[in-house]
Amino acid sequence: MPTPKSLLERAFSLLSVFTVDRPAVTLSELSRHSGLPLSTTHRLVTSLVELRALDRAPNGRYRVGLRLLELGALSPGSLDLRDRALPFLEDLYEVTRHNVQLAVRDGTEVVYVERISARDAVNVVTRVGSRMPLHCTGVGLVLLAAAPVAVQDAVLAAPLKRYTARTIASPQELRESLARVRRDGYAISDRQIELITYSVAAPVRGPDGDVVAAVSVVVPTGTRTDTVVPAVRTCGLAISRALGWASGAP
Amino acid sequence: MPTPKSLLERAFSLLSVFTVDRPAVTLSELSRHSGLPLSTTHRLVTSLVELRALDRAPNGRYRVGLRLLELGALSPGSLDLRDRALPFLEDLYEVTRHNVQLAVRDGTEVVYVERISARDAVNVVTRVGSRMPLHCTGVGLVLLAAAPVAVQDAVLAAPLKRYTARTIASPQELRESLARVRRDGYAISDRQIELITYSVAAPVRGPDGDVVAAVSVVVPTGTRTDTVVPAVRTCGLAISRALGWASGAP
DNA sequence: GTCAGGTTTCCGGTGAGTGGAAGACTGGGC
DNA sequence: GCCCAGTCTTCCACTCACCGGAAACCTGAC
Repeated sequence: MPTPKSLLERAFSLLSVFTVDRPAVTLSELSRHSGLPLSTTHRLVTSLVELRALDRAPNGRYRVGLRLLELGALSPGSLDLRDRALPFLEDLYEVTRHNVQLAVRDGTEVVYVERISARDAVNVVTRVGSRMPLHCTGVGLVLLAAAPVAVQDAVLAAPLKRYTARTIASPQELRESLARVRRDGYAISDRQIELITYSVAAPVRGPDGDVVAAVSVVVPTGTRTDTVVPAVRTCGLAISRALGWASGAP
Repeated sequence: MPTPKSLLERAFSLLSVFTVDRPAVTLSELSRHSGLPLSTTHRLVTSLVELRALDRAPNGRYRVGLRLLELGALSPGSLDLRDRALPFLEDLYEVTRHNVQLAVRDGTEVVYVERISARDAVNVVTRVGSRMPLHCTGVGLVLLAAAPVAVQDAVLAAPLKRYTARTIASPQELRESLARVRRDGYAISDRQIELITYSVAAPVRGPDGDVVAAVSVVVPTGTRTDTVVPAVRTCGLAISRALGWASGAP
């Protein structure tokens, strides 16, 4: 935490202390992880609790408040997209029986907005609200391929985080992948995150034809693609149609 | 908006402008609805955008940022509860084919944390993140019956909002309902929100036996209760068990 | 009892936040 | 094309809300 100056920055650096692995913390932990003085932390936390942005558990620890769930539910993708897409995601899940996910782009990252996970899912990497880089996930490739040039350049210029030996590592490789995605209308991210899975993703378009989200399924390595690809693409088209996209339009 | 003084209050009064019916607003609208001077609004909004708490759509309007979805996903109920409960909620949906919901209590309100809605659902009142009073919903009655006395007193002392002619309106009536819920181990909210539906709710318990959430199904008026009640109660027990509750314990 | 850790309260100095005003953009009407 | 109403952005000097060190206050463990 590089010493935030404005009050809002401080408040958010407090909120950022909470993660999936650390969902409840004490006041002192908040102070330590955020780098803010204890008394400052105390004052801020008290206000945040008043605003219901934080919540004090009976054991004295602080948790993220339900107010933030409420607000988060209004974020783009959560509102319209989520509700309309869910039935189709369920259909896709019925067919494939593997982890189905819906994601949108936020800057140079993917954010998952909905997920249906098989009980014995092959991966548990993603959750609703979690983020991943654009270059190494199926949804990421689809979203990046449709993103403004400025975003693509930013991703191509930054170092590409490597997860496995198969993760796309060079800008050149990424450029080729994006071209392929644009040509084919879908993306396959083959063992880029874990060696035991690959994912297939397809775009979701809004009324004006822009790519607003991406659907994907994560399946175990070895699964035949010829069954998965059409299912995912169909799902993407179905959601697009539910959002008001008319395929005939230019 | 009663003129907030602290910066955080101001920031949250801006965020509060966003609702389900008003998910994207312009700067001036934010200023007007929050009661803050335009220049102040502008400065705050700019910081919030930098922090990704807000997002500027291409058309210039502001929306809630994905950062808040990310944070909201860490709120109690979203993290553990949600994931563990979903399979059972789906089972309940399979059986009943009507709107299934999972909710927790926040102060004197119910907050819905998960929902599975039938495509041709009888109601569309609730959404993930939305709030309702405790006295008139099935989940609310279950949660209130298990709440600390202070909370019960607060609800009993406040005016009870009325939705239909059947909504519980007097403290006496509410007290009796709560006693019944405690005795029976489930709640029925009969036509209290809409005259065409009633809901059946059951408690979900954490490892230490505390009621941490409630499950419910909303069914059309006229549906036989003898099939719905056992299904909902079973679902509540199943989720409780998945959370580590051992029924044998006191 | 003592001690270590965490939590709450206090208060004077000060710079981050304030908001009125003026200027820069829209886009819609004629 | 021109104008105008509404919206957005920038500027800047005042001032009050925020800052954080310090000290008191709670725990519970040993």
